[in-house]
Amino acid sequence: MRSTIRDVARASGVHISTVSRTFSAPHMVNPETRSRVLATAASLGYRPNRAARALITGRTGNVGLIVADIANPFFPPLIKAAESQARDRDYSIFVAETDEDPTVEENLVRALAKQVDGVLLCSPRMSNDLIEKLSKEVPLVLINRSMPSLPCVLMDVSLGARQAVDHLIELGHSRVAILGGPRGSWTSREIRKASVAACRQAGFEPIVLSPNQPTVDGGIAIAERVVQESASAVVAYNDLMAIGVIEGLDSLGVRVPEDVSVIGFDDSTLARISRPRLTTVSNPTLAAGRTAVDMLLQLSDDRRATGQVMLQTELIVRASTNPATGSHGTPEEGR
Amino acid sequence: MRSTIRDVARASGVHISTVSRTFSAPHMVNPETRSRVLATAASLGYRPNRAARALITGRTGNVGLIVADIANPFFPPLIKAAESQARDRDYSIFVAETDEDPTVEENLVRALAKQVDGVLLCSPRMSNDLIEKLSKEVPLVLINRSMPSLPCVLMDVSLGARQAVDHLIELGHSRVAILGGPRGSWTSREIRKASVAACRQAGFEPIVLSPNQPTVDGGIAIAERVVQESASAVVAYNDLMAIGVIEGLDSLGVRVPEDVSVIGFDDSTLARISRPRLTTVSNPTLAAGRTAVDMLLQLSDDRRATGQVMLQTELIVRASTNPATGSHGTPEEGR
DNA sequence: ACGGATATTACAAAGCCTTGCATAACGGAC
DNA sequence: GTCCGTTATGCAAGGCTTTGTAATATCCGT
Repeated sequence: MRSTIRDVARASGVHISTVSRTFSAPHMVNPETRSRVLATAASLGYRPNRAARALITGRTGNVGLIVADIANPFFPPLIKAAESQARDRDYSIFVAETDEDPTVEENLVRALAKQVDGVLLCSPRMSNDLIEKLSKEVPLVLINRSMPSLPCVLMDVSLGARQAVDHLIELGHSRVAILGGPRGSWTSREIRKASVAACRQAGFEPIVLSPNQPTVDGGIAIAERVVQESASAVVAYNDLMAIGVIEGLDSLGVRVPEDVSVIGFDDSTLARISRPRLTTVSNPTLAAGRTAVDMLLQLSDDRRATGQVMLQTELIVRASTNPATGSHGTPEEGR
Repeated sequence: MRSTIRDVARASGVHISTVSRTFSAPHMVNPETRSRVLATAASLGYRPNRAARALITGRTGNVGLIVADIANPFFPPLIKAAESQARDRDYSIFVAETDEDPTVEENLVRALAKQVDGVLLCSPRMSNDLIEKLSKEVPLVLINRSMPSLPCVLMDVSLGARQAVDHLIELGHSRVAILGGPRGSWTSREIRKASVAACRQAGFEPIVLSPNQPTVDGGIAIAERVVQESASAVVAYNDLMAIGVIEGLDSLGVRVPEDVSVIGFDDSTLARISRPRLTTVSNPTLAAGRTAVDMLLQLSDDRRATGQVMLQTELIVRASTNPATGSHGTPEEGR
């Protein structure tokens, strides 16, 4: 039914190797022959069988992309960017998700290993050792996770966190809660470290609440603690949590931004449509997706680890942050 | 480096075909031999090479999933469901997106055709003829699109639209705007037809505004027309548009739900966190994703088209709909 | 003890393509 | 006119697995 290289060869009166070369090494075949072959190939609707090609070249033309949760609005733009970049390079992308479960992560890498030329590991929660081990089985590029031995695409959330905290300090806040993300998240740790450092530098100790589920529900759940600690400002691991906190505070009678200021991370669609509009740290997810694909493709050629790429973040000030009011904002309050 | 069936055969002292059968037809091999082979296979870290398997069986173990826009919150849950269902069946999913461009759609199907056992076409914008033609090249299952000759998974948006309109009528609205989605969308047409019918049945003619870009911006853009037509209620093609309309109305000084009621479609995360909470028609996206995968897998075995599946929708009443006020709501008003 | 059914394993072909090497054709240099 | 270097094409092996068929062993009834 589907035509093979053999059919094309017969129909155009050349040997199959010539047909093969017409596609994989065009410069080695006479222009005249080439166009004849191309013509008959087109008329027969011939397309090289990737499985057969993969079998012999050892390259599949596919890359895997593993994310924690497709429904988390942080990921779709990244997936989108990666997919389109890959397609431009004539690669396809397998997308899989882990539901934030490190065990699933490991299994997925192994399952994918055989049918891809490499795997993009996005915000992995696995241990360094395990990642190291898996990187022996299949080329790996990390996104949002730093390991010296592997190529990584990082977003400078430390910078973002510092900007966020500085913004709050400028507004007069000094009772700041830092809401961490899931256990094992590099991003979460970076945000925490940078935020804490920024707070201390300003002369006060932040309230660190971690780990949390990086979802709206996770945010709702932690709202009570935020009130208990009488924080006047919150830096949340991501927009979902930020929105959850606003939600939770609201149902406790605390208003944002009047009573408490909230900052998220990611600048997802949600941040732009939530009420109040969310002040948030914008992440270069599109660039990250593209860069990661390119690094992976290069790695799968070279097999020598390339370096790290650090992409810039940016604080977007919207309506969820206000100057500190008298009733909160001083370290002594509410103790 | 990576071990093959040959290594396992040698190490366990059997012929390669026995190893092969241990994996693909376990009942044909002596339990004792089987466990021995399994053990050595495990110790060598052997995993069957899918490319080689594909080459001979003609099945890749992959399915394609083509959606309009990954970043549209309608799709991620569907992708998620499809991916997990596929993985349960030991299949992997290629995800690709068209950016709402029918031409890209066609190219993607063709590009995917050779490396998948079938393609899930989600809300395609192509013409029936083209879909028909492509279905000759690769097994196709349609989601949100009805064609008699192909297996389809449909969501009963007609029912949802009717419920939405009835809800508005109960609230006393009779100046209802129907905001269509993109050109070529089956869903959009169904919603429009059912809504219009429901309105007429109630004795008034709705205001149909179509087509629109199915995004927040699309909703913002159409808000002015809604005001011009002095509609007291809006049924939008999806949640994004609904939120955009609310946005747009807000900046025109029209409040939702006090002045105008708005209903969306999809019950996406957005609907649950937007202010006001969005009244919306919930779509069975998860079930659709799962069902579609199963139908496709069956189709790729059978090659005979299976029928259509219609999944139920449900109106979720939240806070974006109010009883009609005196100043709007009667057909004569505002003319 | 023998024919025949059953169960288990080995053999070998086939699936489609890439690629190193051999061959052929051709032009130019000497 | 011979030899060499180019260029274009053919040849055949090889990649890893599945699967129809053949071979062997086992066991049953008689």
